[in-house]
Amino acid sequence: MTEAETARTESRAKILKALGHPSRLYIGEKLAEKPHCVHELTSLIGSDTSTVSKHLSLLKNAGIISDKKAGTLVYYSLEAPCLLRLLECVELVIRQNIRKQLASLGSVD
Amino acid sequence: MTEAETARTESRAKILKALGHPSRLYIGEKLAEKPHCVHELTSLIGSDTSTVSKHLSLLKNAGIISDKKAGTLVYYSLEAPCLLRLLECVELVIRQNIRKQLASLGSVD
DNA sequence: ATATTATTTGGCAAAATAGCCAAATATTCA
DNA sequence: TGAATATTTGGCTATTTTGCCAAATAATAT
Repeated sequence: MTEAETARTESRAKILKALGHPSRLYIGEKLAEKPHCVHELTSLIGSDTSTVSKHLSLLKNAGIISDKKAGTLVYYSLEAPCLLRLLECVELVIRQNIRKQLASLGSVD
Repeated sequence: MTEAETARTESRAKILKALGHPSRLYIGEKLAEKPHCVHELTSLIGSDTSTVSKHLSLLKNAGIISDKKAGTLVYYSLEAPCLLRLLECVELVIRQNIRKQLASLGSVD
């Protein structure tokens, strides 16, 4: 890998890695609907506030979401314009995997 | 999160997590061009063969790639039909981040 | 059979990640 | 000011991940 390839691959991987966690992916999905503040997301997810806050900070650091203060609340919004399109691709892989599993079951019968 | 949401989110996150590593993402890109065997990928990446083999096994387990023996060689192919489209979305985020960084620099001047 | 080449597996140590609690910080309101 | 609410940060432990080496396995050719 050239140095340029390494840099490019690392910056891309960072974004995918940020989304590669159930809670963080869920946050992305929710923010695709509309902005949410931390305690809303916390109650949806059901883990500690501090944990959710750290997930949010990681997503923000990856440039996937942004935050905006409103009084005591902090509202997070999705910045990644095409998260849902990206997830469609992921969904395709999942469907294909299921199809293959079914096929292999079929060949056993 | 309902149980169904948890399951769906976990299976999606698993795929993104698999791609969220520089070497594995690079493997995906290379296999998008054409199938490669392990030692080809190893020399491209430049880490130990066993390390690459484990990355491949992880990607395979996520259903992103598949393998096929050919004599002593094992050729890996991309199964995820839309990896490149997915990466375009990632690229968008990166471009947007750079744009924002430039803008914030500008506002400082 | 043995040597050679390719790949996988087991095992280990270092590094990174996740998630909780407690404490610090910020903002509003009485 | 002081109480209440929202969020972040520090610190800690448990778990997971990474990547190397050495050894095992597989296939081929001599």
